[in-house]
Amino acid sequence: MSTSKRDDLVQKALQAFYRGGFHALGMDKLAVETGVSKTSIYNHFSSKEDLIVATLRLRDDQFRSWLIRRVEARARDPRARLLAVFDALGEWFHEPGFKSCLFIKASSEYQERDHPIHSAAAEHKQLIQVYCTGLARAAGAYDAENLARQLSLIIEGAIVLAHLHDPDSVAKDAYETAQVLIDAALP
Amino acid sequence: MSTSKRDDLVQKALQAFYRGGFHALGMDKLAVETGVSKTSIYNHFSSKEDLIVATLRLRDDQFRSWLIRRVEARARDPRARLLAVFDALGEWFHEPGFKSCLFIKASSEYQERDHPIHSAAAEHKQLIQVYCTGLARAAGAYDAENLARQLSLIIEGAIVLAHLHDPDSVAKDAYETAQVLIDAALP
DNA sequence: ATTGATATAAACCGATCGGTCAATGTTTAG
DNA sequence: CTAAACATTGACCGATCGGTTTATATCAAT
Repeated sequence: MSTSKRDDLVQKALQAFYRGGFHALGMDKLAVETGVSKTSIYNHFSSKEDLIVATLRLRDDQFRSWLIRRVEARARDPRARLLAVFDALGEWFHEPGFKSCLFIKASSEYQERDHPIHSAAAEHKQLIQVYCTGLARAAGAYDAENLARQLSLIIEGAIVLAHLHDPDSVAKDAYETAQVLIDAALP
Repeated sequence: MSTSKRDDLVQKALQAFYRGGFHALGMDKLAVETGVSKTSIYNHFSSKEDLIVATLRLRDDQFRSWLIRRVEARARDPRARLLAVFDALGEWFHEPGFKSCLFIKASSEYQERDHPIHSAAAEHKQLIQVYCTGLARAAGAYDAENLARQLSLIIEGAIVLAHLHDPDSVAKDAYETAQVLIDAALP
């Protein structure tokens, strides 16, 4: 398969950028870490920026699929599924090598709103919010969009603080905070 | 004054790093942007890392002083002061050139927990939380530390999302979310 | 007037930056 | 078997990286 080579590269670039940072990881090191020659990388992507955007698209897909799978496996009841989002977050924080969120890091390093990398990060966060809106609506929230925006605040805050403080304790705080908000937003 | 020169440099470096990012802004450009020659910079600081840590310490001081001033100016009632934190956040998001938080960006670019820059960021966020704990205690919260941790989640989430989406709308969401949490945590 | 501290510009260091190029395999399809 | 298509290595490009060095100003205190 010919597309698979490209996908392998993006997958490995994803891990490398997540570990090493975007500006901090040069293309030479990236070629070594991915096992793909620099020439081949530039055969697939016209620039480092292009490659980064591709890794963000892959990560968006992977992360949201994973989140949906975990939430659906953990709970059937709609209200419980809203809470299960925060159980899943806790699982994520627990993973070895957890170092915040690739999109938060991307938007930190590429700060201009009109930059393609910044936009890709914004789109991902928007899609996470849309998913929460669906869960909130299924749970019968008075205002599903509003609850989803509130939970988004908790999610992003939890990611940032889990990277700085104790992930377990932050996950617990996020779960309990979500509980308060969900209780207040459902009949 | 001799220390003032150094402080001027750190102040200007702060703005330059905030606009340009840490890895993305080299020392040559920094010398131009601060108006201080590279030789003088390295006379005051032994490395770029040292300078960055100094800018974070200055920013910690500046930001917390500003926050406390704004909160105290906006409200006298303890409960109202907890909410005023989020009014202040809204003011901050509104400032021209707002681009997320220097500490979140620093921890994104220097991810290792034992890195001095990462630690400085963690300390700042801890101090913000300590300030909220004091406000929560004054407001008579059942569990002041717990409420402060909850509000910290909202604060960090709001900063991240204000950088990605519409700052005004995010500030409003954060305020309203805080309201729900404060109501649930006070007698 | 002289000294010592501090500032400066500018050249310089080896390493690395993002990106290209030419030459040489290695696959794969006709 | 052959030829086009793709991957690879490794040298190469000018620019910039963090940091140093040298030599020249500036200035306050003796």
